Amino acid sequence: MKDFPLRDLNPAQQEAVVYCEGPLLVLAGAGSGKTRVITYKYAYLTKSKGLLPSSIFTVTFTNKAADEMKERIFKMCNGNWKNTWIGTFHSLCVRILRAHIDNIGYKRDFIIYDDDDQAGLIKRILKDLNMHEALCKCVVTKISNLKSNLITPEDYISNIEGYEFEERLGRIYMRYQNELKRYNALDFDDLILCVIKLFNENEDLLRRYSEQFKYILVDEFQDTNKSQYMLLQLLCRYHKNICAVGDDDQSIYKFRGANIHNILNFEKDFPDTKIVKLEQNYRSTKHIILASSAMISRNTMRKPKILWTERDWGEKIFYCQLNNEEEEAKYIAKNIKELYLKGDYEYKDFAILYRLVLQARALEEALRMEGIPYQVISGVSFYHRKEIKDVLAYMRFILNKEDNVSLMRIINTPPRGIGASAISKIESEAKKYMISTFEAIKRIIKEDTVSATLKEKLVSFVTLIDELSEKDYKDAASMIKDILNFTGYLEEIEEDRIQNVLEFLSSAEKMPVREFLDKVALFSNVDTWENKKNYVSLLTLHAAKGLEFPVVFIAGCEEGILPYFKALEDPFELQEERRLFYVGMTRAKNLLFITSVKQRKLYSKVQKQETSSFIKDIPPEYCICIRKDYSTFAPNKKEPETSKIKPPFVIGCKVKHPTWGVGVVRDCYGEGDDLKVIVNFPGIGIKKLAPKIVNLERV
DNA sequence: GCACACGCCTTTTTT
DNA sequence: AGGCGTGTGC
Ligand SMILES: Nc1ncnc2c1ncn2[C@@H]1O[C@H](COP(=O)(O)OP(=O)(O)OP(=O)(O)O)[C@@H](O)[C@H]1O
Repeated sequence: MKDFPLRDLNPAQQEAVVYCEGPLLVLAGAGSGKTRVITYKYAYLTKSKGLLPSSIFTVTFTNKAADEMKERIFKMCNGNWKNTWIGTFHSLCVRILRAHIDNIGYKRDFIIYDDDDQAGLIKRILKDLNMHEALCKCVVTKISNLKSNLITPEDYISNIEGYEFEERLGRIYMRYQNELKRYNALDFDDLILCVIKLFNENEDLLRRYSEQFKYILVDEFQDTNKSQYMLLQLLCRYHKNICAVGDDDQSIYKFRGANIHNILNFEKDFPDTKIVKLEQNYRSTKHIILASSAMISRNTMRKPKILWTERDWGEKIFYCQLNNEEEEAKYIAKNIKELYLKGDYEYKDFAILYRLVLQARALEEALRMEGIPYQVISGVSFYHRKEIKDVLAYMRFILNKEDNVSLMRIINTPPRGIGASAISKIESEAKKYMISTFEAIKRIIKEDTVSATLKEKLVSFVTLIDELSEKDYKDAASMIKDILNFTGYLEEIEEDRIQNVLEFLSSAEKMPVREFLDKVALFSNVDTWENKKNYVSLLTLHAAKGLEFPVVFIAGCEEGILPYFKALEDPFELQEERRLFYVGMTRAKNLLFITSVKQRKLYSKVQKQETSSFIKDIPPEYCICIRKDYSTFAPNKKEPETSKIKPPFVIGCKVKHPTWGVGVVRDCYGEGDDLKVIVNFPGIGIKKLAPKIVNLERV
């Protein structure tokens, strides 16, 4: 224990790290160092308790968080271990299933269906049952909720009371599971459920893994669902060495099945749980902590918490109401620019948070106008783009001819004249003979039951697939290359999509095909976050969980947006919206800006907006109202763009100063004698200079 | 009859 | 940005 850096932790954290005699729950507010406890505990277990890295099962919320944790731990322990078990529930489960899923009747090369694929399959089933495809979304959520609550189709069907919709849902659910199995595919929920099933049906395997995993660590425990909790309980059947950390005030994924009772009932399910509370916040200023704590305390059904800090008061929270979303975006962009030019912050220190993905548009536009580099982290993630999913569907179908969802995606992509009527012919053939869709195509060709032109098209499709299937690909990239060459896909799509596909291709280099597919399936938005690059981050409040930024903007704090209008009636959902706002506020280290607008264009209507009721719950002494009016800036031209007329000093160019030497120009403004240039001199800092007074040489 | 291109509509949050 | 429905052209 001698070289273990316990001094980086406060006494409560130390207690949580060294306590290893049974279940431990760290229940604490935002920024109190919960994640740090997990990281240090891992290091402590290996260094001081002699546990192998492979014997600590560590669950994080995102892959990104897992990577960062690994990096920290490796640094602390001077290790670079191969065999660690640090990851999300889903990726850890995939790893177990790849080794043993044959025990429960799947093949080990199963594929993972993401929500698109899931929706694709549900749509097909709905169509087949003559039901409206618009029900798809609703059905997908319902089924996912049933699954994350460990309710099988059989359970569900035997418990329904005969309402028509329930009865149909039961049939769809049953059918859905059967089809998945036939395709050798698992959806996200199955990944967890199958491990539970595996352990329940194979006591010896459970025993083996419980012996291997001597300790279980869980971060962001408040957002686990019932099945994930069940899995943890199974892994703890033979020992109670589990440490879960979380904050009930930050539970924001109920819509995805997260169950806040997991954290509230932990003590009951694990008798003799030790509870550690962390009360010192290391992240934020006093103003931010007091304001957010007061705001969240308006929720009922929560465990009260104390949070304090040694940091000073800092600035008050800035609140500003603008006229519309464009002005809001402009206000945010201007503030970022101003703070950046003052030199205290880099672009990567800023985050703009919002409730709805569609809010990002106006923000992006304003940042572009100001020439501020940014990255959008929420929204359609890279691997979900149509052009990427199309190529992925080829890859998966080549590996697995049972995968009807992927087949449906590629059968006429790029367009090859196999349209809706041809497809329905194929489908009915498949149904009639109980064969896979691809078999059905082959049968149609053999039996010669369609027109010559269609037959020809089908033959060339089958040939294409057969050719692609023959090769032994050395990595995912070479497979993608073949797909692109053989199908001519790139010729059919626009330039920016081509760029995406090429980027996709290069990300596949030297990756084994199946490993690549797994990685892609489990990839999330936040995983694309480049926290080392100097970009302003734009992300949803959900995606911001667990992150921190020196300067945070929360945009669109209006009734109907935050809280979202669909949550207004249900008090539980309303409380979740408040937690979402709490998560947003507590991401800020130094400065917090909150904005709302008077009217907003939403869903192609202009609406009058009221300020969010949550803002009224921030005590006025912690907050100042900024009055800004951007409406005088005509939207058509001038004013902010004077920066265009500034000959010699362009942002990014290098200049030489008589005393400070060479520096990089960060910005300049003003004209003629008033011209000011902002320069960053390495090692010296940022200076505002007037070329009229001091001689600045371009180099 | 069938496929495809264009334009209109809608968008909570996501592993 | 993507899905869906409609009109056009083969
Ligand atoms: N004992 C400590 N001394 C100094 N800094 C600390 C200490 N503990 C945590 N920190 C810092 O405080 C910040 C918040 O820590 P961490 O992310 O672990 O908190 P958390 O409780 O997981 O937060 P949240 O629940 O809001 O995601 C981090 O920047 C971390 O480095």
